[in-house]
Amino acid sequence: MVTINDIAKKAGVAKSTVSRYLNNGSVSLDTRRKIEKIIEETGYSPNNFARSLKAQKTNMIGVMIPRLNSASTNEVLEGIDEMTRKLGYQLIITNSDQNNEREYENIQTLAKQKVEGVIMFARELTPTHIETVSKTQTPFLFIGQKAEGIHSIIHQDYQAGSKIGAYALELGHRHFLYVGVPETDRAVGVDRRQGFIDAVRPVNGTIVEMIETDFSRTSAYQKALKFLPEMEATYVVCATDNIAVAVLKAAKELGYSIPEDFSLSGFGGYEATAYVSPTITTVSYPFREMGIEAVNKLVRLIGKEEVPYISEMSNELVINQSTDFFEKK
Amino acid sequence: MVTINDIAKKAGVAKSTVSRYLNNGSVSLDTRRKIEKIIEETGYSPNNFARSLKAQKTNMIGVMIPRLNSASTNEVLEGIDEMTRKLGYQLIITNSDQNNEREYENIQTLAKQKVEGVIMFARELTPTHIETVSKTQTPFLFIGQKAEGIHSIIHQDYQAGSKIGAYALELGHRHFLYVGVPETDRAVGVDRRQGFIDAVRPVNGTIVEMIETDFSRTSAYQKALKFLPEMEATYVVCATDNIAVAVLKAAKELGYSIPEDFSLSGFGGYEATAYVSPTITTVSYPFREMGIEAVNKLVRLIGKEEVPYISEMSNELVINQSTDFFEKK
DNA sequence: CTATGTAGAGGAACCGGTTCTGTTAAGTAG
DNA sequence: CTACTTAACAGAACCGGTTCCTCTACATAG
Repeated sequence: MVTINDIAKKAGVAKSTVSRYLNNGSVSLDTRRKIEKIIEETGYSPNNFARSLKAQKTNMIGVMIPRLNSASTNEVLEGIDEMTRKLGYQLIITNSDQNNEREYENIQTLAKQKVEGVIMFARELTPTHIETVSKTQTPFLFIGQKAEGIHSIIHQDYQAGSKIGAYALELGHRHFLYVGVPETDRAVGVDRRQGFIDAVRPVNGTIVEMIETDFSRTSAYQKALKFLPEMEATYVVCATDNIAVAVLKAAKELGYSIPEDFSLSGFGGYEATAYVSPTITTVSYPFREMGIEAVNKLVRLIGKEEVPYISEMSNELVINQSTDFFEKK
Repeated sequence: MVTINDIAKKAGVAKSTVSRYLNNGSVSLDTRRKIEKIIEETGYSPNNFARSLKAQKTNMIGVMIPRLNSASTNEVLEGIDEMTRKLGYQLIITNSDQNNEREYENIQTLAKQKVEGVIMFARELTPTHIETVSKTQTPFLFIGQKAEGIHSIIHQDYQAGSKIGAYALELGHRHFLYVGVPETDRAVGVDRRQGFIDAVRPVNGTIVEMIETDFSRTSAYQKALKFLPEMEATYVVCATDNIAVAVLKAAKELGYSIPEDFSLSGFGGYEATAYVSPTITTVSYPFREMGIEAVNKLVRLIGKEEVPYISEMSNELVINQSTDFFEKK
């Protein structure tokens, strides 16, 4: 491998001069040209490790994601990718497979790699998470969940829940089934649901039944095959679009028509909701923008600027074909 | 930041001793314990850059992907992720947004980062690609396309096309519409289609019409809205599952029933084909396994082992609801 | 003409590790 | 008791850069 010493020798100058050429300047036109030519010939490119070692700066940003095959995660990632490239950062992505142990591990691995900051897609946050993060000196940003003393960007999940609730009431529905996810995920499992509940409860005679599943389509599908036949609700609120898509599949296979037999909605605004039929009513989240915002915030954090602890992303109700007025039969 | 020097000083030994403690051994039990204790207290962890600088080894593998929101890419990535973790490598993922310029750039960036090897999801391969890759000394592996002199793992696209062709003939279809993608993607745009054509052509009286679109669902959807009304084919072969899903959506909106009005199939075996209705017949590709295989191959390449230039992954016809016998009306 | 400032360049120190060389003390063989 | 090994460790060199310090030559001001 060709190093700065080789260049210096061939150019007949000190390596500090080559370094100056590469960085600040203050090199005469003559030497500048000589060095330029030799670098061209040899195809030299400085060793990043040596650089980082001296500069104590790596130009890397770490991203921790819980799984690779998630539509929402990928959209946020796109935003992150776009923004980090613009700012000249390299991305190191680590995947935890939704496994807490692995997340603790990854937090440390990234810190060891001396990334300048970490964006972590948070699912459930345990005290160990917080502790592990606090131990590292690395700037950290959570996406999707908030935690005391750590910066984060979250969705307005409570408001999203409210929007669905208000909309469903408007349609005349009073009997709901909420297909939720575990409460360990506060944002999705608790806030989103609570927003819905608080929206519909004030109305006399509303009933909200609940069922819990996980984030995978297959589980939701299996459960739906069981609960749908004995369901009395006229509106099924699914905690994510994936769950909604899975429930829809089960419903069709069981012979139900949607929205005639019951209404159905999700959360997220994934592309999939537009490619099934009926298309699914949902609340659209600004994932890509969230990624961009995340990088902006992290960079300011890295620069030791004062940044508000919590940023919230708004969202928007998207009415599709899967929801309709409740009509008394 | 605490360094090996700090540890050495506190333990009253030379830093070489600490280094030996961290690596080989040959440290007395006494000093071993002293060092251990101090490392524990200080939370010291060696600087990877300094290490890599000396060792000329980075333990990093670069991955280049064309886009983040691709189901197939993500499945392969999962395999890669699983395997690299097992082998103790760090993953650097770069995204090119399907832009050739960006791909050239990324090839060089990764080489500069001194990754030990690169796995590149290839779409179209230009001479510049090949040239840029050859210039780097880094072991390279292409996924999805083959190129002279560069190692690669590909799907048996021609065979996949044949399988669909044979199956469609069996069902009695003779008039086909092939919804393809540009030929710049040799594997998908040429081989896959050619496999299909070669399979159906020997039968007298078959007609294959062709239409071209790109890989996005929206484009395929727009095009389908136009070509479906004037189509005479009884079987629509889509070059990817995404295209198939989009055509299905358009078909439904136009009031067609599938497979009654025409049959429809894709390629890939994405999850989405199982969550629309009718479920879509497809050829299932072993994406995850491909990722695992890719890492295995790359690692052997890094180790300077002899490795065959091309590895092929097999695939499997999956018959779903979107295809049925041709019945003369 | 002398004093002062400045551009350009070389040399050395440094970043935080690993590894090679050399030294010492203790153990073992003869 | 002497000669030879060897375990344990210190010290220095090195990896490939950046940066600080110093020196020289030349230009400019007074």
